[in-house]
Amino acid sequence: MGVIERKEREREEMRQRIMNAARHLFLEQGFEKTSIRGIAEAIEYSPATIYLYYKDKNELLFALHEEAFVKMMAELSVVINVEDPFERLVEMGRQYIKFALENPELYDLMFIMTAPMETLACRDEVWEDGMKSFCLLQAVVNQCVAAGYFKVQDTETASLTIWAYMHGLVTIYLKNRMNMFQDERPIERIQQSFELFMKMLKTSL
Amino acid sequence: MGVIERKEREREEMRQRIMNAARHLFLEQGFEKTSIRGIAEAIEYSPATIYLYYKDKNELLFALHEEAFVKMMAELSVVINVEDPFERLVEMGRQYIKFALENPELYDLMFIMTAPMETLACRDEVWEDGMKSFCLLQAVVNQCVAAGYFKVQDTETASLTIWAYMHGLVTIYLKNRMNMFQDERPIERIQQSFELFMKMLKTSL
DNA sequence: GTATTTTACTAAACACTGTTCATTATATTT
DNA sequence: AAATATAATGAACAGTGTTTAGTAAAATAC
Repeated sequence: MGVIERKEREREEMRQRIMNAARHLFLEQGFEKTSIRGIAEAIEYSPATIYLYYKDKNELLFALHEEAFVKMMAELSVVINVEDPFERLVEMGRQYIKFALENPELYDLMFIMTAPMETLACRDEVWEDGMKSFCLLQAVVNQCVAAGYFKVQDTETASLTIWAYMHGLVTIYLKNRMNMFQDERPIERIQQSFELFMKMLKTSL
Repeated sequence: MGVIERKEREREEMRQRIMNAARHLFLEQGFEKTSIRGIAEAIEYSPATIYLYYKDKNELLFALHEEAFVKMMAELSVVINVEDPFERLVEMGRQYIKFALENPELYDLMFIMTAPMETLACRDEVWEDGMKSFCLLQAVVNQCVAAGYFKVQDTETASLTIWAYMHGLVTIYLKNRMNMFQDERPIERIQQSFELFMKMLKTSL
């Protein structure tokens, strides 16, 4: 009797239904306005039901955060098509910026909000998604070293430095800190800074 | 008759009382757990009273955000005591990191939370505090150019690039994204990356 | 095929949140 | 002393995440 198998399947289906509604509402109206009650209404179940499938809101956000990483990794991975290692790194940077600007809510969830990280902390797990994407960056940095573009030894520190810059740049923009330049060309500024940083990398890493 | 003068003074006193309570609770238990009701209780007034002195919670947060900038500017300004322009820039970076790590809640308010920026947006004002501190950075970058350390033309873009890096670095740490390295030395990593970045600046900006 | 147990679900409540408004108490002016 | 202006609040509105006791349905045992 495949009852427990079917139950397990039904359970997974329900989790998916919740996730679909959550993702939909989240992307449509942002995190701040997405409530458990709203998700429950969208799937036509009681709010309490959601707690039978996810421990709390943080766990739900963590699951969405994982999905977002799959999406980003897919978009970043296209850089393997770029032959030259340094150009590959540049393209990766461009893709990173593109992802952040096109998916501000997801970016927030992935790299800024502390809620998903709390789930990780109370599970006593390490941030695997972060590590995986960091390794993707470090791999490209290593390739740049191998190709003679960089002579830096510690590629882990170098990768952290590059990520920190990229993260800072997009965060300043996403969190509206660029409006201190009253002009209407924040994206041009991002581009200019990015070009300068890449030149710096090429000449001195 | 100095009645209106006294009233004005009393009003300012009340605003200060609210701010003191808000600052206290905010630093003691973080933003998430600081409520209007909590502030009201601390000053022994009704929650509604606060709305007679501040339009909404965002405005209160904006006021705290301004205070935080005064504090940071004071701490950053000590770098004028450093003779060498490049060393001055390095010291400024160190002070920035120090401020961020010692005042995580304030840093969040100043550079990450969107709430204070909304007040600015609906007042149709520019982010003066951000601009002022950015100018402080740019001034030091200009001094580095004048002293022959940098040969970069566009010091605005260069300053944005430096700030973006610094901001990204501390944000990764403050938002718990450094726990992907399971080791227990995140601050050492910050230090190492900072040193690398400063070397990059020196040799190629 | 009935009785028992397990599972799935929900209504209602708890303890909060920011914010508004009619009403009351106080202070100032006439 | 009466009329007016100001200050403060109680209570409510509309929301939030989460827990729990109780119910309906399905699965198992007899």
